[in-house]
Amino acid sequence: MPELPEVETIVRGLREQILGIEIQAARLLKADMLRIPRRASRKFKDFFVGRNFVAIDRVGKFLLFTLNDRSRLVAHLGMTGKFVVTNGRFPDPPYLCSQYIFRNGQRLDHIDVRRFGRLEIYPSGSKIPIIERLGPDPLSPEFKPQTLRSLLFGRSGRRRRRAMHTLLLDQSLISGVGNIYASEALFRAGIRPQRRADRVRLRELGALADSLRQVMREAVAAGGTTVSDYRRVDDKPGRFVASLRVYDREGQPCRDCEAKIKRTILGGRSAYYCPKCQK
DNA sequence: CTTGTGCCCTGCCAGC
DNA sequence: TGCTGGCAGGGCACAA
Repeated sequence: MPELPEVETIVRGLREQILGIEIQAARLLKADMLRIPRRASRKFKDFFVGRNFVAIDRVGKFLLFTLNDRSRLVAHLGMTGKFVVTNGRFPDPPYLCSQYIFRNGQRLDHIDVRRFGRLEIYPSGSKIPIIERLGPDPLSPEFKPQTLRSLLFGRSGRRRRRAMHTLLLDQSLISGVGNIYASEALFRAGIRPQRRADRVRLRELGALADSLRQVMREAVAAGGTTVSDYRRVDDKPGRFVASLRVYDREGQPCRDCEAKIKRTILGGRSAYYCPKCQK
């Protein structure tokens, strides 16, 4: 599942491969994945053909492609989405959702088995609601003590009662964190995933902020975490899986204390933790 | 405002 | 051995 480090790795790979190269053809194979705001309803290819990508950015877990006419393609990879660049001499892969062919012969395949992902196209200058709703991500300069405080206190100033793991997954508070890094950051901060926000001390937030930043930086450096589907643009797996302390390690010994790693369900999602290292 | 639930989708695998 | 029900989960619509 692509989270911040995986999406960042993909974005960096895409920049190297396709920036500034004219798009010769584009097609949408899974029409239900595209949501176009009413204002612009052209054929899919007409947004791309003859143009080129001038910028590719990451916002939270979203990819933001800017074309030279300043219109923008927003992509979310959901659980199983991939962007793969090849020399175009291979047949279409299964589960192809959209495809972009460049003048130099390169081909960008957008693949998504479960189709939890999403594409949106916005005209130049228009606001992108799904991105404006996002909180700052742990690697952005806007990520401040106040950001972490918003985990514990709602807009009304009332103390939240949800589990910390669930709060970390709330993209409107902090963006880019998914199941893997929520568990990993909480482990590093010594906080159990099921601990309610109203039972977290303010000074524990500092450790959590450091853990989030640290785990994200390390994972980006490793090219992300490949548990099942995620692949880099060059189809190689991410190496951070070797550094996971708790995620997907139920029953295995904690690397610090050798207690057995436990798994629990919070908000319908698996959370992993060490019962001895995390309080 | 806050929190919880179910839905989307398909590969995988435990259990029969 | 072969089938199958349930599980996995990011984001969102909707309900309470």
